[in-house]
Amino acid sequence: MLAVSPLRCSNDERQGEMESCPDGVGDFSDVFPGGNLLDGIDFDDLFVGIEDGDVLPDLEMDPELLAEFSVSGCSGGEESAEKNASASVGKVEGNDSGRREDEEEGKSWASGLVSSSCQTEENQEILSKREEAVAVNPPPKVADKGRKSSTQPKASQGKRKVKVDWTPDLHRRFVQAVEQLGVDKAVPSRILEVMGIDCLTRHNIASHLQKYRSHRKHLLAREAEAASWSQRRQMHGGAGGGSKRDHMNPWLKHVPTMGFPPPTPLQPFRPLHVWGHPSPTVDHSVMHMWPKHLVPSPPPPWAPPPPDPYWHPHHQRVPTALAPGTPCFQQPLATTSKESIDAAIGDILSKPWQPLPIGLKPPSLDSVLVELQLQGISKIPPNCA
DNA sequence: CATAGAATAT
DNA sequence: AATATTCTAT
Repeated sequence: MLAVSPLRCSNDERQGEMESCPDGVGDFSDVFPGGNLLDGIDFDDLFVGIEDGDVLPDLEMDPELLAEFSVSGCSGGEESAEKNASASVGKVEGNDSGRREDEEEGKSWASGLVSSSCQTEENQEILSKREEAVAVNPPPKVADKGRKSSTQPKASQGKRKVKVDWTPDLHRRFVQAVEQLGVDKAVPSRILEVMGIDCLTRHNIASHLQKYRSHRKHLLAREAEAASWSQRRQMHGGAGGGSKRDHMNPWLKHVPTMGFPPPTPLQPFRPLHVWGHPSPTVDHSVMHMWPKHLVPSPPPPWAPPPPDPYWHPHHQRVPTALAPGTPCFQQPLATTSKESIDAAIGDILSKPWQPLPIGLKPPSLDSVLVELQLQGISKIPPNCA
């Protein structure tokens, strides 16, 4: 069975770039040690080969796409130092199986990666190479699906799906686009346009957008909740009763009387976890969000809602989790070189945000401001193409 | 037929 | 959990 030698290649691989693991990414490496390659392999993949839809198992694109990828592939231009090895790493696996194949992606990616690595030497490289590069997938081309070499059909092929890896950076661009368009106008196609990343499809955007909105909703809800909480607290000296929802004063939510800017009041759209954005008016509203890693101490006893792990859990690679002394920690920001700064910013931006606990003051407002300013000179890369 | 968005699947 | 794919309404 899993014979398919070509397929099973090895696992390892990826290491090439990720080792640096500055901040974001290196994770996988450790996972492996555990050892069971088997786990990582999805047998299903091996068999598959046939795409339900189209029949024709032959290898769909390959060299071509890859090439394309590498070339224009989005990497384009930016490269902001974000973090070199950045995140994306090669998760893209593009492997065969026209459809099933992913089933346990979670697993396979994170721990396994094995499966993905197989066979696609190139793929990985490319993908991982440029983080920005969207890691994307087959651009809609695949024109020649019908033909291709018949040599070893199953082995490589497939690559139809290849998930897009929404790296923090990509995500930032996405958010920017959304902001730029305005929430209501931000529909997938427009966003796509604005982002200018050709390697993404409308569907990719749509999917991400869906999630984004969902997240936003959550956040707002949380905020509202927090608001009512603080309010209650004010009212009856903190005797809040511990109700999760404000079922007691539903109307309260309509009258946010907290010490903070109301959650969603005026502006239709509020940038969430990404700063920047220019809208002078908005800056303040977002002021109470701080990067997790900047938040000094754990939330006060009364702080109601716990940090919302919702959004970027995936890239969440929080360095703090690293073992002490780990070499891959990126130094804060002592340097002045633009690159380092960029990197630092990127780092910050890519981290999950957490609502500022109500009475708490940010650790170093100054630093934050500085960052904000720097943001101003944001280097929004042209786009990959 | 194409798009957007929600629902569902992987 | 994160994306993709499918379904539905427009």
